[in-house]
Amino acid sequence: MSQYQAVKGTKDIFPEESAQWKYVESVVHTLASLYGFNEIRIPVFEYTELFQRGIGSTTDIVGKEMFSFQPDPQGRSVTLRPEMTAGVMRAVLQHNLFSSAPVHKLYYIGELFRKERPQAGRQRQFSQFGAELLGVSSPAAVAEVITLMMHVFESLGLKGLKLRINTLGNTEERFRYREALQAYFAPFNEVLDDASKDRLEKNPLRILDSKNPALKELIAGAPRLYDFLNDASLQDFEKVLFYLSERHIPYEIDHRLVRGLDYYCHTAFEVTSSELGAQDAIGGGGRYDSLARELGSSSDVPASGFAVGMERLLITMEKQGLLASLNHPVPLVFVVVQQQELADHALAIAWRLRKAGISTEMDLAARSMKAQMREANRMKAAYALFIGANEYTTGSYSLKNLVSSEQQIFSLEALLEFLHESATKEVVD
RNA sequence: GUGAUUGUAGCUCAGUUGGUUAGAGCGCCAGGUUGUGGCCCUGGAGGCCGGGGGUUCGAGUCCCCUCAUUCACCCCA
Repeated sequence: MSQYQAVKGTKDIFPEESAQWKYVESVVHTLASLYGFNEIRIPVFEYTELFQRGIGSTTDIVGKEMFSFQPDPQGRSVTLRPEMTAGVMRAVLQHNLFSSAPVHKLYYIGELFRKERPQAGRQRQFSQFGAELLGVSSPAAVAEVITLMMHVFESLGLKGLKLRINTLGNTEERFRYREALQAYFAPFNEVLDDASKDRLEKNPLRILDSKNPALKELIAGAPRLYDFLNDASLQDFEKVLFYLSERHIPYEIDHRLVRGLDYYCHTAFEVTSSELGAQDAIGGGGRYDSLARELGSSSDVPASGFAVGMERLLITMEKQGLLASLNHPVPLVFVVVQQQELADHALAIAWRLRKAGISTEMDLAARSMKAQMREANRMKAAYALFIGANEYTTGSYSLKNLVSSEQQIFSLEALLEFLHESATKEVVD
């Protein structure tokens, strides 16, 4: 056990695994641009007030999960970003993007930080990719972000994911519903658990998705938000569902789905994976029209977005056997030196091969031929190129195929040509 | 923040009712083959038995504390 270990809830990603990450990221980049989203990269920390205003001070994230610190004794408190949406909106408003175009479609991949107790599928540093469609209030906008998200899952080959969807209505509807809920739950105050009592005051909607089995019956009898929605809100939701059906995206309406963040309105959705254990949400999102105003914008900015947990996505892919064939790149050629007097010559050859675009490795530690061959084998190099006294004097090159064990002699030109062909063939395979 | 769980070699794990120099498999290194890998054989390196304290003639083993891990609650990706 070494003296230092990674901070609680963080983890190292070694080459085997980083190859998997790169693959998923490449799919995200490709599909996001297919849908017309462009990448935004924002700072990993922001002033703490941004998250307090944006996410909402009653949420657990702001209440107890933020990594906050003060860079200067007199300075303002800053916080490692616990989610992306607030920062993206801040960047868009700060740079007045809406003065140049009415609609902005942005996506991101990045690390987030939340001070929670780690468990399966939950870390203190984790990654999400996500997209935000800003400036459009049409149901087509939410449908588009959901479609992009589901397209990524499909493209990666994931099976059996469940999309649950609900509508939270507009601010006014939710306010009236909130009062109705408080009126409903108030007489049962003694029955409620501590967390729910707290929520009754601050955010009664969240009592609805409590997992406490003791409250199940009580919750089932609660008034439904659906009954508080006006025609416009209902039609908006119906239209979203229509788009999903038309695109063959299966969903399940869940009237108890309430997302944890204060800024959501109208459509809210969540995707779960049965492969994940207790933390089974792999992605989620919704509409958040009020966020911009919350952050000081003078006008509303209709917005839709989703976020997907990279680690949870990768765990699910692993369980479904979708990562087995992904490996880090291996060298095509391993240069083996017979005697150390030829090491410089071998280095020169390796350099020439690399300049010619042929991935090449060699032992830099002056080890025995046997050790060099073992290394080549361990690296799964396709060929071993022998640099020995014979080859050196005759100006020839012995190349051994490490799979078939066949060995043949080349001139330098022929060698380069042969390896170049092998390299392009590998890429095609 | 609460509960439970597990800490012995790089990895996966043995280690009897407390009893001499703490083991195996895999991996690593070297040799068997001083111009050729994988398979095989031989040898080798590598352990404050998570840390601290206590009980005992004696602790990897028992007790207390602590740190860390994992899982669950809460909540979320």
